[in-house]
Amino acid sequence: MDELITLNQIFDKLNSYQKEAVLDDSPALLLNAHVGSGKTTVLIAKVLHLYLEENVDLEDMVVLTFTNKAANEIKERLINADSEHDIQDGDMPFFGTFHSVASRLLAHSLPVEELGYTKDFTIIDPDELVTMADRLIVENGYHIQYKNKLQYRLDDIRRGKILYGKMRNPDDIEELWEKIVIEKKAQNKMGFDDLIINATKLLRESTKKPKWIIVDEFQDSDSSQLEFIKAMCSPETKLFVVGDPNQIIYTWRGSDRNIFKIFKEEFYAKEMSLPINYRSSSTILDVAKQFLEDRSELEGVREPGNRITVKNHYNSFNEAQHIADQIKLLQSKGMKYKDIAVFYRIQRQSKALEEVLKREGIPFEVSRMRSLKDIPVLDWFVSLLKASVNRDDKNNIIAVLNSRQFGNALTHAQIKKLLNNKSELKSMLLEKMRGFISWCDNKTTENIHEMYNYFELDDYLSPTSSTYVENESLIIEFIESMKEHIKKTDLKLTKGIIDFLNSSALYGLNFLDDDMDIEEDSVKLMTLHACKGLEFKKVFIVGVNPGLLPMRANPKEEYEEEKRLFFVGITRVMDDLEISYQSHPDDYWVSEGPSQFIKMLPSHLIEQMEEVKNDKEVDLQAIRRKIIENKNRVIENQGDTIVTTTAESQEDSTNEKRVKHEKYGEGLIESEDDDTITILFDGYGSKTFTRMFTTLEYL
DNA sequence: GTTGCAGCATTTTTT
DNA sequence: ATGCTGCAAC
Repeated sequence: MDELITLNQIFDKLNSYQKEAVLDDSPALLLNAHVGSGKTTVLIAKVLHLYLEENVDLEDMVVLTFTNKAANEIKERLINADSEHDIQDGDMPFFGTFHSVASRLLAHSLPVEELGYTKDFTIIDPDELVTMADRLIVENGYHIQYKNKLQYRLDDIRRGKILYGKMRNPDDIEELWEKIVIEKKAQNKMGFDDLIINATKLLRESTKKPKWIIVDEFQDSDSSQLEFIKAMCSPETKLFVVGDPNQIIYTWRGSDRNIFKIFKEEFYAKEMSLPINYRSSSTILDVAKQFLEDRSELEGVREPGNRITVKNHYNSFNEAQHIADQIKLLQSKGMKYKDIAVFYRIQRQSKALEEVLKREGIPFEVSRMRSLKDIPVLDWFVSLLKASVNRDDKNNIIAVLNSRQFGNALTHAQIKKLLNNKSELKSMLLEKMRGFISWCDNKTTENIHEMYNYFELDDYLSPTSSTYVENESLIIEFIESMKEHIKKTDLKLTKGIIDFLNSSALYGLNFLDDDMDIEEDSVKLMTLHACKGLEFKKVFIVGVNPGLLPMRANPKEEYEEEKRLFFVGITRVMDDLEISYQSHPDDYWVSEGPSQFIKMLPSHLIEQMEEVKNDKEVDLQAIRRKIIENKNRVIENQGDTIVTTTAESQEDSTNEKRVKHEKYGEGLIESEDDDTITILFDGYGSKTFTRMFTTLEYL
């Protein structure tokens, strides 16, 4: 049996806990997968075991994840693991995120008509929902408070919270929400949550049930996702649910902290665990355990390894500079950039790191979310397409015509007249949108790119503008990936476009990544939330200051989540961890000095505890202010050439080329500009510093 | 409508 | 520290 070899190979590598989980046949199994315990491997082995040994069709399995990344990894590993059997992407129709599986069921098999939709429904993303809300507020004259937080407030109201923050008086948010619900249905649109909720309603009545439901990262589930799972179950359906309660870090966006308990009770689930961590040195695990509620279960198999390092820096720039120096050192010793990561609590903290790493010539990649809003031309073009394939899509018609940059810059009132045919004004764009579906009828996927001329896009992208070339190529690229998608799905043109638009709402802008030149070997910068599921040899966790990490957390619940977040960060580390805090944090609400978390680190596991000599340190904040003042002055007196000088470079350095650095000793200035200075140190080599944050003595 | 003042939040993010 | 919001006063 040739095809079984791969399964056997995988199976042989499993430990006894993992094997037991793969072979278990209980109606419902809750697998407590501790960090680094080979959770995904078990999940893959489970699917292969069911498919190859138990003869369960892949189409009878539903495999649910929370992110597209996780879903893709699972599918890819299955495709690769069983080359003999030739598993194809198309063989796994119900492997995907909760939302994509729900969306697929709604678009293809469930009777959405019963809920007042058609199969051509489109997905409304949160940005568009806010735009819709804004319009409804104006049209109905609603009084809405905290309007800039509308998105959060709409999320809140969906979960039944009406007042925001310390708001004293209620406003019209409830009426607004009711109008939104009606409007969404009128426009044949579903929000992300509607996908799950509507699918759940219809699945309860459906007779087609899967044989197995497998859920990854179950700890991130909320109650509506649990209902979705429940609705898919027949009495014969078996459940295999994997997750780690120690990695619950998303309760603030609705995941249920007691989901494991609820699951166990509702499904009478058997509980098993994967306790053995293969990833981290035992020192790292011992450190991590300090932040665990139940420390007993996590077992390591690795040697003690190096102790961890704790460092104090003056501020975020000094911290970044130090990390850059360390990275260079590690790299010179043979470590790859991609084995190194820097974690922080909030997005904003990446700034100092980005600036310094860029200056030091270290390749890095920041993981940051992107949305269509960041690429105005695609934002507009997607609106144009959405409005063209959905006749009821008032939102996007307005967005297209209203746009100053690309559309006709029409006011809402003008658009209203136009839509009611009460206007002498004519909009070519509107005509084109209205005629698009019939235009598609005579076209095939092959000539989809003709839509560029159909819409006469050149007129709207203003060929004289500086961004024309870029915008044009973005649209052509977009149309190209749309073409690929439609070819793959084998749908009719209009249907295919709808399917593509819906999947890009769910998949984000992934298709653009292919064309981005991302440096393979680069240092990764990310928030602690984004690091879940990854691993690195060397990790820096920065800004471990009171108020920042842990973040000011009032209820005990939130403090516990901060602990779990720190735990997640530490457990990404394979070998070396360096934690640092600042004496002069960037934000006023962050306190100086080490946070509670640093005090929780067992001292025998810490390599060194370096204190910064604050008395001798220059007040860098003051220098920074001075530089900004100077810069402003330069802008004010643009006629004059004023050379901005910093406290460090006040000496006339044109003649004096030798300097002395506190740490590196004496050296010769190689080059310098407004922001940086490069010095060749005697016996140390050349180093580049940020002027602002370097104290140099001119000799 | 505009202005001034007191009170407040400040974060993480996938689909 | 800073900017935003709601609210009262004009």
